[in-house]
Amino acid sequence: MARTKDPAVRSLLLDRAAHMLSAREPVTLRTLVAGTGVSTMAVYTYFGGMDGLWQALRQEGFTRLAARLATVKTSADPVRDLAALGAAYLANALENPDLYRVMFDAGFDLEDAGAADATLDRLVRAVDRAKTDGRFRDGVEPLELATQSWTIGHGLASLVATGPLPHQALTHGVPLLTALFTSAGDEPARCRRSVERGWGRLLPA
Amino acid sequence: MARTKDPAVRSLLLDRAAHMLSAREPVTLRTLVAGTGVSTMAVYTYFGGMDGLWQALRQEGFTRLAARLATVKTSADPVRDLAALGAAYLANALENPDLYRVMFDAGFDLEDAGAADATLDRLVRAVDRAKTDGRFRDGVEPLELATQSWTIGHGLASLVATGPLPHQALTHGVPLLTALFTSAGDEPARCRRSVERGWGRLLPA
DNA sequence: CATCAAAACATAGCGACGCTATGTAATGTG
DNA sequence: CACATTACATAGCGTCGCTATGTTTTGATG
Repeated sequence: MARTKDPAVRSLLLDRAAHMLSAREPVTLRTLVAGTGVSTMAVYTYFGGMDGLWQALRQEGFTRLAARLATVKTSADPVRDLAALGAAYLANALENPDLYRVMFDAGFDLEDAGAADATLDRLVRAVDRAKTDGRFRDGVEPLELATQSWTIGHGLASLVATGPLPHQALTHGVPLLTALFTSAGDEPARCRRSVERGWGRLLPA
Repeated sequence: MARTKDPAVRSLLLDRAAHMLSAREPVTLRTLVAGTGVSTMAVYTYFGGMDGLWQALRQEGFTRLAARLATVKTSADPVRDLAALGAAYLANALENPDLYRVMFDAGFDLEDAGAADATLDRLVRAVDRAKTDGRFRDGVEPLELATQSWTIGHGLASLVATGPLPHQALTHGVPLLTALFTSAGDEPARCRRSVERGWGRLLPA
């Protein structure tokens, strides 16, 4: 008994906001709607305000991250896969540094918290496979090791993408992950090879 | 042949900004000078604008961090000291989460870049001592290992202080640092004890 | 010590910000 | 078809950072 929202408008604003963010143009209420034909009120009908837009943008960031991680193919070497997931995580953060920063800006009131969990879940399952393959000890808690891998990935992404470390510092990912996975029980030399293979061409940077 | 700046005004504004940040009050040009007796122009005289104020605030953050790290006493166990420095780093970030976020917000155009280097230097020297004590292999590059320790500390601080991980996640620091230092050559069991001792009462959180 | 240029300082106002109040047009429902 | 309800457009409010303008203070100079 009323008018319905047009989903196209919502995604239009979201895409445009993401694009402006990548182009390093300031995303304001007025600049966002400028040239789109819609008025400033659209932001309030679809997002409830600018805060809601940023929240939706964080969500979009996690969705893109999940999509990026989904492209990482599962191989016979779960340790390689773990490193590959880390490399994909970093590549995504470095290709969209502004969006990545927004994702971790503040307030994790995501509409769909599952989107954030999904990314961590990929890591958890890889750790689980490494355990069943005998690469990691039985005592290893998959969620804990996954969180620790995430900590390394996020630390590196944060310091390189928007921080003081140069792109070259991405190479630290290999020894860091190797150290972590070795401490989980993997044989050092083999672990190093797996991580290097998974890290792939993120090394030359 | 002109009037001189009063350093007291500068530090007054800086302290007030840091306090407002800790109190989670919005730091704006007008709210900053409100009640101080000085006018909005003071921000331009001493900082050249709000951007300059944020820059000076980042500097202040690094200065406070350096002061905090300076309180960590050097012991006979360099690995313990490394963990203690990491714990101090995290404690500082968690006590001033907003200031910490500002520090890594964007643009590392610090007036005195040495302030940021000083914090890393403490780590480098600790790694060096661990090498001469035979805890770490000769091949270990102090700056690299220090940077990797920093990556872990920053990742943990960022994810806990303003991110999705609960305070309890700080306990991940122990296995992460232990794994890293073990990979540098330290004997695992001894390394773990040293790290736990250095991490101190950051464990209960 | 008087002078004066230069810099600090106070005030007012500009453009842009996010947001809201108000009026209008469109549309799904009975 | 009629109407209630919602999307949508416009205008305006308070606040933001910043700057233009005028005043006051002050330190070097003759």
